[in-house]
Amino acid sequence: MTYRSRSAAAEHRASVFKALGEPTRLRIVDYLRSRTRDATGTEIAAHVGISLALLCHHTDELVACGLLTKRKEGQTSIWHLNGDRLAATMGHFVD
Amino acid sequence: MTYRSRSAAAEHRASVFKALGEPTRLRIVDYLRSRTRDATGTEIAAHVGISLALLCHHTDELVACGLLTKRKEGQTSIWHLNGDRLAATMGHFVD
DNA sequence: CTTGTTGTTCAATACTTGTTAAAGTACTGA
DNA sequence: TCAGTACTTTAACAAGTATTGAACAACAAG
Repeated sequence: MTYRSRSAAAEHRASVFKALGEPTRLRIVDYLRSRTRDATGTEIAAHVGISLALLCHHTDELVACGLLTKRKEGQTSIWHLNGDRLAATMGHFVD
Repeated sequence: MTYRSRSAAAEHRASVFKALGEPTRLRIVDYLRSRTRDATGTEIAAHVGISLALLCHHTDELVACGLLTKRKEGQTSIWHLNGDRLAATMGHFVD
């Protein structure tokens, strides 16, 4: 992914941090990282201890900043953690 | 720094991300990282393009989560970026 | 003593966001 | 077709937060 300007890239980095700045969303990402395979909505909601409605809300934000991707298999949604995007944003500070 | 529980550590990580999730604060941290030396309030405010009042507000939050420390020399305040804290929080995701 | 610099605090406002409950969609199996 | 599962969306509300401007404190220089 490329950006038109340096500030647009900074805005995007900020959006990733903002998404991770919410404890519930951080737990979602941590849970996805602790697994090897992708997870369904009910799995995540159960492990994080929130309703599906709230999960939708939070995953929307994680998808919006590119940290998660979603695919559908029948009626179940499956979330995948974009580890590269995560590492790239963190790596900016590690040198 | 040690934590009483795993969730307290997660809360703290989230607070660092939350602080960086605001574009203005991310620019403050980026600016501090781009320099070798610490910076005064007026220097940061000028480079980031905000008022001193707003700078105080944002630096308070960056100090609260341990990303910045402040010292006084006469009437000028000098901010120092805690690179270790930053790298430690990011490193959690880099493995 | 007055003026200017540097930072801090306060109050007010406008905006954003986390959470809940309820209603809606879509697919599955009996 | 009916009930159940698995999300999705919407509306609504409380709480939090970014920003501004004004007032204030502390110090230095003229």
